[in-house]
Amino acid sequence: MDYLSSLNPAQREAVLHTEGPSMVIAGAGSGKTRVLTYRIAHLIKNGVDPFNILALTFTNKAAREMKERIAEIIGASEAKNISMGTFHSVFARILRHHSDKLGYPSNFTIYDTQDSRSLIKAIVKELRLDDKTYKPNLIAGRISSAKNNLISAAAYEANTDIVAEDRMSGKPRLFEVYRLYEKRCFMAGAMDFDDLLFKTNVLLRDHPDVLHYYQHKFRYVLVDEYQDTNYSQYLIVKKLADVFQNICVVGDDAQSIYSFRGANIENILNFKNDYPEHRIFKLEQNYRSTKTIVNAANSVIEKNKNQIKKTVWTDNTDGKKIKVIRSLTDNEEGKTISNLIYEIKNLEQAANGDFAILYRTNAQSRSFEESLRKLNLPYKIYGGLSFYQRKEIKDLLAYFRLTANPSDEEALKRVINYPKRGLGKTTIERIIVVASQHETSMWNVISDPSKYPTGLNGGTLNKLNAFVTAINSYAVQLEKTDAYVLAETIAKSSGILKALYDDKSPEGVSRHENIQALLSGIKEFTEGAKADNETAFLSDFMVDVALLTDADQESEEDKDKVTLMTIHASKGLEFPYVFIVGMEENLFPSQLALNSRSELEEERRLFYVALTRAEKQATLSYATSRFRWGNIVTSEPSRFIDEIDADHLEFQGASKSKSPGKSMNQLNMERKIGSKQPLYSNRRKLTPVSKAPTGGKKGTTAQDLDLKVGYNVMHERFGKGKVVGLEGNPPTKATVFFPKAGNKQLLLKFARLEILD
DNA sequence: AACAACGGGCTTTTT
DNA sequence: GCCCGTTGTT
Repeated sequence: MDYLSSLNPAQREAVLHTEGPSMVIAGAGSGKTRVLTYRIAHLIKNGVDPFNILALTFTNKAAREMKERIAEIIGASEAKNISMGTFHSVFARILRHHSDKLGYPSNFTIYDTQDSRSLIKAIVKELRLDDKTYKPNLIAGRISSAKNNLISAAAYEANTDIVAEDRMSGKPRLFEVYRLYEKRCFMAGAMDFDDLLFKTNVLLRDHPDVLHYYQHKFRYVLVDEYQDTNYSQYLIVKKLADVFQNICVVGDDAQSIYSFRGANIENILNFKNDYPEHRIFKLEQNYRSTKTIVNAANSVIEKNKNQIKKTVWTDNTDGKKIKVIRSLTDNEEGKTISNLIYEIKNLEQAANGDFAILYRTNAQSRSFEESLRKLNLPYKIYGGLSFYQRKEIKDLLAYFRLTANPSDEEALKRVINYPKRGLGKTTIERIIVVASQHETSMWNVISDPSKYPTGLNGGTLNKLNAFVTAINSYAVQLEKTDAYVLAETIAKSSGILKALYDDKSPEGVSRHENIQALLSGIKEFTEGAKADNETAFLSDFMVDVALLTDADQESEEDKDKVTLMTIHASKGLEFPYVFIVGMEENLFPSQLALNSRSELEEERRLFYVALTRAEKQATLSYATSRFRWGNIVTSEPSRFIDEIDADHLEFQGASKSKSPGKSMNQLNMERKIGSKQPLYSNRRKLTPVSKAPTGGKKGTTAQDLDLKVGYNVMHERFGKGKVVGLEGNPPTKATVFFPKAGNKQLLLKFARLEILD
């Protein structure tokens, strides 16, 4: 029982108390993941069948990491049988299983945010509403929060308060948009993200046999990040755990930072009312940070009224004081912080990966990118467009979706004229009108033009027919051809690959490469199944592709780089040196959060999260003026700086008193502002899958390398390998043997190989 | 139907 | 300042 001895008393209790409801309040850095994994391992070691365990996490990454750690303790074959994943992925699978009960096809499409928004936009247009009043984003938010509170379109319409509220805000017909949106999704055989939870609730509510089955299947329910669950998730968990009441929720109310998307902090605050028989375990010892950081964070969070009392403490050393750095401009802030990183790196022999720059908004990354680049410090940026949201990827996926589910209207609209095949706006609008007149799908209209006369001319009908025939030809292969072969067929025969190949602009090259990357991802997936003597079909790949995110493909190459990310994205991570930048009023706390106490408290929790990411040293930084929306805006230091007990702080940077030095600086500043800054507007478009340009590492990209057979090289995904063959002169293609992945053919232009010897 | 010019908008983000 | 979507032009 060696895993128990590595736990402190509070952790051990939380692991050992397996029966009945329990809540683990886990302070930042207190070993929460460790408790969760050991708890699950402990259950299984004590005879609980992994099939009877349900463990729900906030992200795919968290689920994967936990699964790996459990596998290390109890073995992979057992760990495999635990139902573990995000709410969305676990219940999407369950829904596919019972989709017929809800009138959905089992291969229903999952609409992502873009799909929902585009559908809402179309509906607003169709109802002839003004899209300045009925802003798709706003409507989507309204519908989403309705669904998260289990309010269907019918219930929405019948709710006089809600309808009155919409009328007051000048949107009396919002309920119609919701009604039509619900109907269209259903007709398209599509569920949006919120539906995955909403329909699970419906399934469990209306089908007692199903409820009974899962209540008995999931005898043990564990929920991570409970403070970030919404009502819909809360209710699913409550229903499932109702019979055995072996529910364990883990969270930290102080780290609840997602209320803007429906997370309900009350869920954790009310746990004790829901389960009177509960036990509470508080993990209060922090193993991550210095005393300075822990105490500073405590002094901040205690300003919040709404919280569960706890005392986070640590045995670690005092550590350095928290530096507060003042700069005159955002550019200067970038330089100062980058220089500081450079300095610490040399002084402490730290690795690039030991540093993180955290900010409130993605737009702040620019000045840091620029200055890090000048110092040749490699960095990686999280955020921005994820791989699966890129246009070219979504286009190809839309073909896959349409192949699996021709009712999927968003997919159809996306690719009916991409690549260009002469089916323009007029044609598409005509099809939409006819489809809506006959209460049928666009697909039905174009597959059976004799039944649904569109009045389109013969040439157009021929083109439509060719399109329908192509999709049908893919569809018949769905269950015959493996995922990779079919995917490649579609990519080629749809013309997507060629269209991108013909586009020789840097963006086009990058898109082509992204498509190749998606295809090799599918290849990996297919071969993974082959290794288990199974055939993977495209629909298997599509099952949760909509639920995948970028964090799933962290590459080897990215490990030793300075990290730039929003504070939100940093939740759950830790770094020796953390720089929290843009500590200014109206930026952090955000201007939009100043209206209510609860919003301000959420900002404060966000600051708490940021501070507690740091292990050795935290640094705060603010600028007295910065570019915002094209203007120079002057700013005040954030109130959060004042909320830290002063004895933990150490001020640095341009002094506040007037001095000749300052005016010099201001002159410099004005010159900087006046001169044209290098523009990185193309950066996101240009950079392929790996997110940011490599910094100054002497390793160059493979295309200008003098590669020879026999060289040892490093690949960002496959790791170390040896060159066994080269093609072209100078070489354009290499065959490389990777111990981890076998022989791979790589295009040097894209592969970003690094020579090791 | 393709491309340039214009204007509005704009936290955070996973699923 | 920059992105995105819409409008206007040929």
